[in-house]
Amino acid sequence: MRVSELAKKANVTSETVRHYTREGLIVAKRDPKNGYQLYDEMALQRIQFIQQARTLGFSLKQIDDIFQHADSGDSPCPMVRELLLQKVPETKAKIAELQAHLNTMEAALAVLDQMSNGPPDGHSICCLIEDWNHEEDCTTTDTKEP
Amino acid sequence: MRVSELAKKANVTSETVRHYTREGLIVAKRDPKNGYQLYDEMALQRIQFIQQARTLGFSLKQIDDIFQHADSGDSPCPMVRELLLQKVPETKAKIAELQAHLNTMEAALAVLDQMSNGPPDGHSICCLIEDWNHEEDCTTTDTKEP
DNA sequence: TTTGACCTATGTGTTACCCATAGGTTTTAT
DNA sequence: ATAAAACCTATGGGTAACACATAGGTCAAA
Repeated sequence: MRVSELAKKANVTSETVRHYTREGLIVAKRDPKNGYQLYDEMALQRIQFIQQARTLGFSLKQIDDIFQHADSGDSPCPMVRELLLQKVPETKAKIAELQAHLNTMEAALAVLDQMSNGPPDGHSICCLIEDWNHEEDCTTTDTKEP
Repeated sequence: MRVSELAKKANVTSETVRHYTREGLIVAKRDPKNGYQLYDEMALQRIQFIQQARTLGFSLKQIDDIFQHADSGDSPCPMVRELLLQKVPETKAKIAELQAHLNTMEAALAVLDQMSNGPPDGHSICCLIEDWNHEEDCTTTDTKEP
């Protein structure tokens, strides 16, 4: 298989294939005639594995480590397990974080809707800047008139 | 205020302050004596806004756009609103995605636990590679003995 | 044989910074 | 007063995971 064929089968770009090759995540032989990279089924399997692992949030470096482990004869399973055990709480934390942001954003939208197209005064930054920073209620006043 | 004082107040590194300055997100005067950057309260407010917006997932570019808008006299609120309206579904999607990954990972961990420190045979990639790709049940067999 | 599709290597751009270098300045301590 | 510590400057390189552009070599079909 050459680059583009492998890319097509793995549903990635040729650039990605070349990238993984440069990084040593997949290996290629060279066609002595022309120097083209030649891949086998293993490369395809690895790319598919990489894609899966990437969507789960693993870095290429971590994936490479898994491969190194596997290539040196050990079962990669314990390593994968450890990585997963790390990743699960990380992911949970991220979800919680995003959920918090979502709440903040929806609250902000509610505020924006409430004050509608608020007073177009000259002060340069939307009162949300205050609102987001502390817990002040910026819906009540914007221009402070004496 | 000079760089480090502003950095301290905003709870970011001096590098970050300089970065934002280079990118034009905050502005500084120059001390004619020595060329040092001098910041005012506005800069501090902006950095705090930037931090808030960043945690919500806005890029520096988007934040810069908001500032541009604000600086040209318009209320940035409608723009912020639009950005939020974009961001909310994006965030929801991300949460759903992460949740799916979490499920996958926990399922994978269950499989790994089940097959425990499975058969240490020579084949190079953990059967999870198969498991993650298709819906095959790789817990049943690993080495296929005839 | 020429065109178009493919391949090569190399280098640059992306994002939001961090870090290192080399050297000027200000503050503090002796 | 002077020297060390702490600060500042500009510049350039590194990060992750590619995408894209360049310039040029190779191969299939028309």
